Amino acid sequence: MTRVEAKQRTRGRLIEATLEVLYREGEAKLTTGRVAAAAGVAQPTFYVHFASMDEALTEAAERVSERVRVRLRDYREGLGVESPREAVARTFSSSLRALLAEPHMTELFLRHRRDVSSPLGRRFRQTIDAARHDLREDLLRMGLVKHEETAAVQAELLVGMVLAATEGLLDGRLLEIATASRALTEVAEHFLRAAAAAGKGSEQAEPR
Amino acid sequence: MTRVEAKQRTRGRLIEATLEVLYREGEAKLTTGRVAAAAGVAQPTFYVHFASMDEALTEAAERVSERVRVRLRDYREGLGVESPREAVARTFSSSLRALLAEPHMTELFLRHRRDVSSPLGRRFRQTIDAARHDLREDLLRMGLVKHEETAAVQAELLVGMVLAATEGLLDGRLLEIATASRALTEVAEHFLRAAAAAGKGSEQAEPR
DNA sequence: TGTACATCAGTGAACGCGCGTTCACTGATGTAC
DNA sequence: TGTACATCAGTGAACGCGCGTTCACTGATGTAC
Repeated sequence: MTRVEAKQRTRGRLIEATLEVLYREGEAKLTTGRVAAAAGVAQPTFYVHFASMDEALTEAAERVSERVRVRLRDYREGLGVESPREAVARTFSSSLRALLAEPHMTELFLRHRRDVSSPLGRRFRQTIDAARHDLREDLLRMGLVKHEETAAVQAELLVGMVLAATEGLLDGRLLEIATASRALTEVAEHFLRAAAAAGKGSEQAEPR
Repeated sequence: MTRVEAKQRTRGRLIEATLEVLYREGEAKLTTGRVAAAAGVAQPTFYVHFASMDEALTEAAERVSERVRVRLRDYREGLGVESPREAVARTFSSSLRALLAEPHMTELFLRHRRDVSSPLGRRFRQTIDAARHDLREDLLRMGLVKHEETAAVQAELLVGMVLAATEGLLDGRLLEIATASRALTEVAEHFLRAAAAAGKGSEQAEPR
């Protein structure tokens, strides 16, 4: 192993250790000493790789955000009107399954998503903001939702519901991914149907 | 002012100061010194009232939870099937309005709701768990949702949506409480309608 | 009502601990020839 | 390939700072008579 490879390896272990300490002990106990110990190196070694805890957290946040983003990549595609119900449901359920496959990472993401005082929270917020924004634009672009505020609300609620379902499954209050996916699908379809009806009639969505 | 009254006053100011520092500077900067300064007393005075920061936080969490609970008290009542649509929508909108009337408190509640490492988060979680549980029981008791898992999912998603709408309004992504309330109402009605349909046919909700 | 004494919320000063940060050093890896 | 030297990731030791925590003290409030 070359010198640079070894250094990168240590750096990577420090980043993973940061997430591990954060998950196991919480923000209050996140110190360079604990992180270094968890990574199996001496405490000053932390400073060989990062100028500060914030710098390490920034990179850790980047890693987590990227993994979450990848795991939710297909989530929007399923929301097209033309998709059959089962396809949409499958998209939701595979997204949930993907998030639940890395429970610690997902837990960190959910826990810090509004924590503006840490680089973690600021990055996670960006990720969610982007997802919400894209979804909102999709709804408008598909031409089904004319009213901007309605599109914003639907995007807000759909993203919120996916996160809520994730929380429920993660905490063990919900047991079946399939039932959660079905409910999510129904709401998504309801929004689109309502919007379609409104498009023909009044501006405000008035389902049925 | 009697001695006990004066003491209670100082204690109260310390609790408010705790929330204020937490909101303005974040968990990392929450120290007894900063809290005391914000309350206008010397730092050791903190220990006259609390044995530790955790004790102060426990009481602060109690205050916030109680205020949030009161502000959401009517939220469940609006969800009965017999309620006309406008009444349900009004219930949602008055809940949202109530939460937005105290943005700092609401922000703290949302930010720490999953933060198990702090007494704040543990208490907030209890509050949300209770709300979700009650809603779930209501759905089952009203006899409209037969399937336990379906009731759990609907409660999970409804609570998640109310919090999501609150976030959207708080962050300025959503501008109209009325539009958000209407969307929430539609989803709630959709769930109930779907459940009613399922009650007559198969066990699984299959709307339309 | 007045006086002597008791209580106690709030304080300044002092202390120790855990942490971040610095630095000279080590020894393994890399390089020049 | 072998040797002499350069580089640099990782370290132990030391230091200072901010914080929590303790304590003797103060002076205002309360109480007994």
